[in-house]
Amino acid sequence: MPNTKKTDYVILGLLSHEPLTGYDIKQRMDTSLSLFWGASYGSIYPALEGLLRDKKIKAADVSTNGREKTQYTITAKGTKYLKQWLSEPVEKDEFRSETLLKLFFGNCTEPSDSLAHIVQFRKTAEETLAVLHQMEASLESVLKEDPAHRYYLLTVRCGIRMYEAYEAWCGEAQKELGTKQ
Amino acid sequence: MPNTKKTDYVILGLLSHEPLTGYDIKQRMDTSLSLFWGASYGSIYPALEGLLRDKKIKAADVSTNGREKTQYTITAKGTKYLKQWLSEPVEKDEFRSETLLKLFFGNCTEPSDSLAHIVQFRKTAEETLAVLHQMEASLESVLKEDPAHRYYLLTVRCGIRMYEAYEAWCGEAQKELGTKQ
DNA sequence: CTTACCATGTAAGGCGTTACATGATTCA
DNA sequence: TGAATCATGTAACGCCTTACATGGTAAG
Repeated sequence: MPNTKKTDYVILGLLSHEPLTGYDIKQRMDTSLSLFWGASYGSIYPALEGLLRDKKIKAADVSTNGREKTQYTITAKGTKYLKQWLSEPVEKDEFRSETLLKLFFGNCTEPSDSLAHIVQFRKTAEETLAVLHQMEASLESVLKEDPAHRYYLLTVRCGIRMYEAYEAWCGEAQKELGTKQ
Repeated sequence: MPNTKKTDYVILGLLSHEPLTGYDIKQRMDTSLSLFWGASYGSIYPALEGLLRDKKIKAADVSTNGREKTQYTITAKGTKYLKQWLSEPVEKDEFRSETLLKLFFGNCTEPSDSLAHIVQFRKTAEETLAVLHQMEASLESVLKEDPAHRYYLLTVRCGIRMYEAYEAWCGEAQKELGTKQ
């Protein structure tokens, strides 16, 4: 049974820390998890429904004023299911780079096209690094009182290593393509 | 028009270098491109059909003995289409890591689970790195006679930087989780 | 008063994998 | 003779994104 839906686990993982609404979950995806994961509303809400049906989470209406709002909490069954998954070996990590793909076919275009892709790649790498460094600093500062963010910090540091590597490679690649023609 | 199918471009890119069969294309995906791209037969053969219909490639029967074999060649129309894509800015690069995902939720399990994921990650990083170093060496040795592999080499070196970063991070992470309990 | 944000959801459609089905050849 | 590799394809199914639809609230 390869390739089982991971969205369920991500949601359970997030709920294991605190109760959240579907909207909150999406926020986490776009910030804390964005480095290595993502999901849209179109997959989050249906997943929540499924988890509810399976009794892995439970819902509570916490509407404020006229704004409807459903907050989800993980159940014992959900926790067990999550823990089981966490204890199993990783199936696969994916890296899919359109940048490297276009670069690979660099023989088919002007070198200036390839250089442009590298410049763009470098720019996003630098921007991402800036964000990650900020995250690292703020996580480090709250770590003593709240050791819950220890693992979060670990993933941020992985991102920093990665993007530093990208940046270094961009410099090397730009030199390579710039000089020799 | 976001998210247009990239498989077409990959196939055209590969064919721009030499005529290939569907089987050959799959081989390239699993070797030269595997670092940053992939595709299954179930997406390759249908894509070839579409490209043929659009006159972006042409087919030739090169069956040997009783073994049927169709070799595809890129047309002028296909070349133009590929070049256009190569000149456009990259839409997105994707990184989706189940390892980092499980690690992020490390608070929910035993630290030994998290350590096991890191050990596994490190092992694959080392193995990949060994392969990439071999590729780098062989590409460097043929580069003088055949400068066509210049861009291929560039992507291999990006992979080396990446996996070196992963490896370094694994060491750091193991120390972090190992000592502080 | 209008923009941005909070909040929930659905429908259509695309893209791709897995598994299956088939058969020839090469090599040990 | 059996295993690995060459070679082509299809069908079912799953998962996800995009776009759409709706409406309340806070801030400027």
